[in-house]
Amino acid sequence: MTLRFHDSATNAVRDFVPLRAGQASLYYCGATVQGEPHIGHVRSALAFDQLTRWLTHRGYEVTVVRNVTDIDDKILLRAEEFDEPWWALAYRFEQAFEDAYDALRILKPTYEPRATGHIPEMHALIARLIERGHAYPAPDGSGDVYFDVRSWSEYGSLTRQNIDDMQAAPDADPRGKRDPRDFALWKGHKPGEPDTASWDSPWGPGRPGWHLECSAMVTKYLGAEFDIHGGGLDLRFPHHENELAQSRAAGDGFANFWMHNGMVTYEGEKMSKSIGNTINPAQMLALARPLVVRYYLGQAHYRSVLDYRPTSLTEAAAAVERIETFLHAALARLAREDGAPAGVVPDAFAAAMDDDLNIPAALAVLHEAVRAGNTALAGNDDDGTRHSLQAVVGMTSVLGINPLDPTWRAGEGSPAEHDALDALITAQLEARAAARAAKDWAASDAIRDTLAAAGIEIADAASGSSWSLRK
RNA sequence: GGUGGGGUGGCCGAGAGGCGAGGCAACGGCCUGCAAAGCCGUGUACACGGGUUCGAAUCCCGUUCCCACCUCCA
Repeated sequence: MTLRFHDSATNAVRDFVPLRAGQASLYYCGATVQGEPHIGHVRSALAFDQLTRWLTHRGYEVTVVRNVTDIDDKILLRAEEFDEPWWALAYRFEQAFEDAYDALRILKPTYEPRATGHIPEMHALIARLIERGHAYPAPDGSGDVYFDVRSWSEYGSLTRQNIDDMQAAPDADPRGKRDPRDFALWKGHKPGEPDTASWDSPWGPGRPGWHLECSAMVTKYLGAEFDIHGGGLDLRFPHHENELAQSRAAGDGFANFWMHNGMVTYEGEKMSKSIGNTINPAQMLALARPLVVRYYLGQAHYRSVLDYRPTSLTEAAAAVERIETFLHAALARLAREDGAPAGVVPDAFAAAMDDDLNIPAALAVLHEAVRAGNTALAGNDDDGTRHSLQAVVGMTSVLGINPLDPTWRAGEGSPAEHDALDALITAQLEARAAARAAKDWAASDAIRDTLAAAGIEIADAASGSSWSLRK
């Protein structure tokens, strides 16, 4: 099957044909760094991380750009609340986002540009829009520059909406706008706003409006036309619609595909601070290992709503442990003949991934491989075990959830420590094996209990006993 | 009012005309000295009412409920 993705702009699943053979360019919206990351931000980044990994697996040279919007109304507002310079606040939260992404091993983008570093590019874009008759400086002397929605007949095409059918914003402030839907490209500096949040421009001092930074940065790094633009479903309108309008109106081809990930809900309801049903990455990471959190957030189809409930992480942990148990057992059995197991990606898994990243279907293939592997292990079928092992390693690696990957073992101590522990425990296991051979169950169970008290679990199999640290 | 997405077994979650995806939980069995792990088996799942069809969870019509966006939002 060919690689296909759902394109929000056409609301259809289309074959992915890159603009440049063998290369894929992806831009996805990162954070407006005005507060702590919440779980939805992380899910979004994870979805595009999975996309990146699959494109890479498929042989594409992928260039990924994710923006950091570090200047906007809310950042200034919150900086006042915290009595902190806005740039310090923005940077503080930017780091918090990085920490959350890193914890889940979301691959670093190729580049992560900040809005404040691209003011000249934004000015150039505004100038092009004014020149083409799609933007105008407000006549009220505010220093604002607006995009002229009515001048662009395609406006609304991304979300297939008609301007006249849209609900008028109740608090619309039409000051200087030709149409209430016109949005600010440039916001004139207002008295009371910090001087550090003001840049000179041909239209007077001020700061960029939301939306503009993405168009300016994506064009700079990926070109006037690029393959995929991603982001959360809630960004489709107005953010992406406005991005599309300003870029197309300026003459750029812009995105070939628009991909939007679904929201995360809490027991069926949108998470909101007023209801108090929020959970942030840090809280999740306190409840489960990073690998489990990644598995959980990445197990649903990226376009589906992901519903979190208190039992979710426990269930995900059970699934992950099932995979780990097989991996450890298979490795123990085959250790002598193989080095690091090579990964192989089964066709059924690839077909599921090719079909708009159908990860639930892909995970079904993964779990079937685990079951087949366990059966092979039980039947002392080394060829079958090896085959399943390679498949499980291959699939989990592509998904970024391979428990054997060194990245997930950061907290497990050094190899030297592991070897020391292994030697001690192996001695214990040998003593226990001797006790069991002598049918001295009391001695045998005492050893098991002592190890369990130390957080070491042992598993008996026909081929011998193995140990693992309790997760 | 407009634009979209949905209601699948105890829970999560794919599928989209014809063999009950997969995971979690439960129950029974096998294995095991016991336990854990594992394996096998067990569920008359598709919001409701009509219709089309040899056959519908999947298509059509109607009803109903939920969610998202249209204001800052991943």
